[in-house]
Amino acid sequence: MRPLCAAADACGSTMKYDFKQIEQRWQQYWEQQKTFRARNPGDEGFDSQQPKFYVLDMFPYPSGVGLHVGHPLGYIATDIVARYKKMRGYNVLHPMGFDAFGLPAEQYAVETGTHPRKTTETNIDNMVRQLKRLGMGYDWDRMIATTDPGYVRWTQWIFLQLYHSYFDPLQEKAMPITNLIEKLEQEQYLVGLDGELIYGGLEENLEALGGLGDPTARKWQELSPQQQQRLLDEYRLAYMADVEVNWCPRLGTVLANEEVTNDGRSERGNYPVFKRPLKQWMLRITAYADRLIEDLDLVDWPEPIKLLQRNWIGRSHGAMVDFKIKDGPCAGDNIRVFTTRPDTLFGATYMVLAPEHDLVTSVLIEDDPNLCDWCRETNAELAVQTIVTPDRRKQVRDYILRAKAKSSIDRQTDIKEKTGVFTGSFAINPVNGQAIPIWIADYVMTGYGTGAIMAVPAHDERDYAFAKKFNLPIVEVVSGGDISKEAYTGDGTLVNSENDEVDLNDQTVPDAKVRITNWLEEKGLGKAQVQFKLRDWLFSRQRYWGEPFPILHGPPPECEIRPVDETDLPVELPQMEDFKPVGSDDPDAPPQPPLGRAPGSWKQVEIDGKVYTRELNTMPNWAGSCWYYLRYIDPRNSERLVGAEAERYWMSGLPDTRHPIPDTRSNGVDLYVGGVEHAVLHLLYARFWHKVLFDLGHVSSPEPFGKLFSQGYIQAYCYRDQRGIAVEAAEVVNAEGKPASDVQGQKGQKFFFRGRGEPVTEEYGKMGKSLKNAIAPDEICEKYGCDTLRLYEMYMGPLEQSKVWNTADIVGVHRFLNRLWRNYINEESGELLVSDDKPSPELHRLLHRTISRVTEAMETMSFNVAIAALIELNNELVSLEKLPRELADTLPRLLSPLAPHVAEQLWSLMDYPHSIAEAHWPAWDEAALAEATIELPVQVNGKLRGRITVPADADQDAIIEAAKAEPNVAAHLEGKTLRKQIVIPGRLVNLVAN
RNA sequence: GGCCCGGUAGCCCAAUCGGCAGAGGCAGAGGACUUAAAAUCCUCCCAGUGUGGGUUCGAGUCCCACCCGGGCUACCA
Repeated sequence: MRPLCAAADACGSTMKYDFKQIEQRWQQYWEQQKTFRARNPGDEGFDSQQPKFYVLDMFPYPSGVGLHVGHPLGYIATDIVARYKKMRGYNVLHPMGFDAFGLPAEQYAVETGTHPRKTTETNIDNMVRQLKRLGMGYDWDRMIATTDPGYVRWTQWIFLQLYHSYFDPLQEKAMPITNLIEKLEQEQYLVGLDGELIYGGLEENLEALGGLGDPTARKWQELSPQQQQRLLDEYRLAYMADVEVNWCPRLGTVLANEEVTNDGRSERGNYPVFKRPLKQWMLRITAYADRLIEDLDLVDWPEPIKLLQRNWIGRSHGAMVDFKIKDGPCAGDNIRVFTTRPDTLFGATYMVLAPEHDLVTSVLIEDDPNLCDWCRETNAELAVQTIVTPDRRKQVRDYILRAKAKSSIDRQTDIKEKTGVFTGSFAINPVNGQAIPIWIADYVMTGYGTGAIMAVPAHDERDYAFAKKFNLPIVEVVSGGDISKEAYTGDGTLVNSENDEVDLNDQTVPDAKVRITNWLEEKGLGKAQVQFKLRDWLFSRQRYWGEPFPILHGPPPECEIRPVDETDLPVELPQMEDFKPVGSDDPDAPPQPPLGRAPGSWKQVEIDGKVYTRELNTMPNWAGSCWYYLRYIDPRNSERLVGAEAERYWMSGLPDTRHPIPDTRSNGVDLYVGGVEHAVLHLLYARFWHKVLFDLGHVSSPEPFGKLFSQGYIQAYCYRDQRGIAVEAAEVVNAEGKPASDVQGQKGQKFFFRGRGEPVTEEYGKMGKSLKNAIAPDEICEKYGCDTLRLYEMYMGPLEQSKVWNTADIVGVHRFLNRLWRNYINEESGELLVSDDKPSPELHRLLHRTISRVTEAMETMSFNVAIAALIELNNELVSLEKLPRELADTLPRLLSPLAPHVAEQLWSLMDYPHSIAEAHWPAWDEAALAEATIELPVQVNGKLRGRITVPADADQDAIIEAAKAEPNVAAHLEGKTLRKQIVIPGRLVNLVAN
């Protein structure tokens, strides 16, 4: 295809920079030529010598309102990197697709009465159009949507892998559940009283677990079929369980902890959320807690993001300690607590149980008209004796019911004020035999540790506040603070901590921890323990627009769970007229998943004469985004979720299948760009799935995303009226009637809402619908072109920082492109202003310095710096009659990743037949950077006193001589003794004298 | 409350291993072109790096304390 020089005809007699025509033309060219197609191993034209580079954007959600200029920030950045890497000789994979299941599509569909599949398709089309208009060099042949049946099939397939696997505690990896059955049958593993595995074949492990000769250990064969089934379900990575869930009646669905805000409302919709027990699908992410922390060391991620993940997983080292109940019906039973401070055990002066603790809730078994079903059921099931003494029952019951009724909001505001109630019972502190009171308080949570704590008020702020309020004793066991004023949580030496067998006094905190933990283990009173904040992942939702579970439920009473055969995948959603969720204001209304109203032909499945019911919940939105980066590698494969060879090549850089998976770490995706809002949810879930797939041998790299880059937000000015309500930013003017966008951010401006003339105040925030300050990229493309938009977004500031959109600033980069154009083209005649002359030495040096600066900026993704360097070079060209060819064909290549359309146009005008995207990135000549003479600043005692000009290769002595000779320097040295001479080559000279 | 990130000219941002505080853009001022305006071009203007200490021959950069802005998290024993 010959590039056209017909631009002159199209826009009249002049050859102005016609960005509209140029951009349209090259976007068509890229699409037709498939310029950005990525080749897999085995594809025609695949070059095994090329290194691979996989650059990925976070999966966008195809929203109905389309993109605003904040969305493409990261996409522009990855496009620049992809184009740059391609020019550097990499085989680049840069795909795009859509995370299309989920609540907004469903809600939008409900509002408009259209089927979500229809709205989703429309939205995707619109977004693809917008992205293409920005000149994105995606390999569109690899586009996927999570809603495609061909994609859903493999999402369900992965779920089945999870269901059919368990986490082997000895090998610390996922393995097929059939392996577990084998080990149990061969009695390598026995089963303990609580269903825990006891490792039969390994003497030392048995001992460590206290399981040697354990009389309670049973063999697999001794279990009933039901017990065997239940045991296996206990170990599957996907399992069903009755759990306390976040139930949002208004949305009619349960939510993951991560989808609930701090103040106890739904992240989507901001509706109240309640705790209630429900039988739900769970994924055993907690089994991977350790590896999810440890393997953060394998990846190149921003440290703050790693920290967020570590905090979320929340690993803490401490000890489990058993306290014996002193008297009452439970006398002699243990209350087990987790503590990170076993060293302070001598200072434990009371205990606290969560209001939901088994030993407490049983008090509610007494017939009470106000009693909720849940409490009654729980107690009937557990039939536990309570530790609450008869005289305390009324208060305790009141307290528990009050705590239960409290919403999360109340619990939060109550942090300052501790509440609690005494049970009437006492426990024995195992180290000193003292009887300590057992309390109930909602500052102890049921979901963490054992739901019970030993309270050491002297050295824990929460316990201190509680003890002060309820007049409980405070005993100092670590010196260094002032216990009469506040809790002391710092380091120090132990005091008041000895019994007949163990003496911690005068030891440091870390030493005391080790010593007392060993003692507890010897006495069988406790053991070292690692505890995590991370909970298992609640994986079902009561929604229509999500992946159906590939699961069938057998008829009662067994209600066996039967996975759908792999060959029957995908399980597609049934066509339904009414897919609305059933929302309610009543927190106790039972969940009614929309699929419950699906036709019987879908719901019921008959196999071998048995009628099964399909699972009626659907998977959460996160499911599809957990593995999409793998599907891009091989998006149309109908045999596997991803072909093995392609997977090895793109995820580990190994083109040759004959080589085994190497020991050296693999990097997965080479660059993953997205917002920090996914730091814990998506990135943790995806890593978890990836590790399971890795353990089961389906992928070759232990981590999915080798390098992560978090982009900042684009903020925008917004305007509020006197009631504080945001008004359309586009309708705001200043005192002179100028649009706000021309003068925003300047001091002393007053703003008015155009319609009513009402004064409004200016502030700024995240761009979007709620602040009415969104700016559509189409608008900017129309007025300035997308090359300008791309440059502006990159030029605003460092990619990782948030910055404020300022429409008035766009002209800066637009002028740059216009000036560039005029440097190449005579606008009157259309003549190409390029000559075969050699550049002047100064220009030659500047060119090579620019190549060096831009290349380095590309490598560090400092695109703002790269653009500044290009502007600087371009400004130097304005005075030239014609551009020397060396320069003329280098500059467009440097610019092409950033502003690809104009670069292509200039490139083709210079008669290069192929796309500039296939050109080589320019190299710079180090020798060309050197200058013959350099100017050095000279300091005397650290203060600048003069400058000297010396040959670049001058030696130290010569430089010092020249420095001393400089008149002003000499004057400042007058009468002083030279103490020190510091010469930083090429930088400065500092003479120290007194 | 805890943790993280940031604070350089009127504004957005550069500044390599600690080495002359300024690359670039916006805004502003003056001028050229124009009947005029826009666009374009030329020239100019502007800070000592949030505050206070410390280390150093030398600190925007390293250390300590504090102030301001943004984000995350929130009784996790």
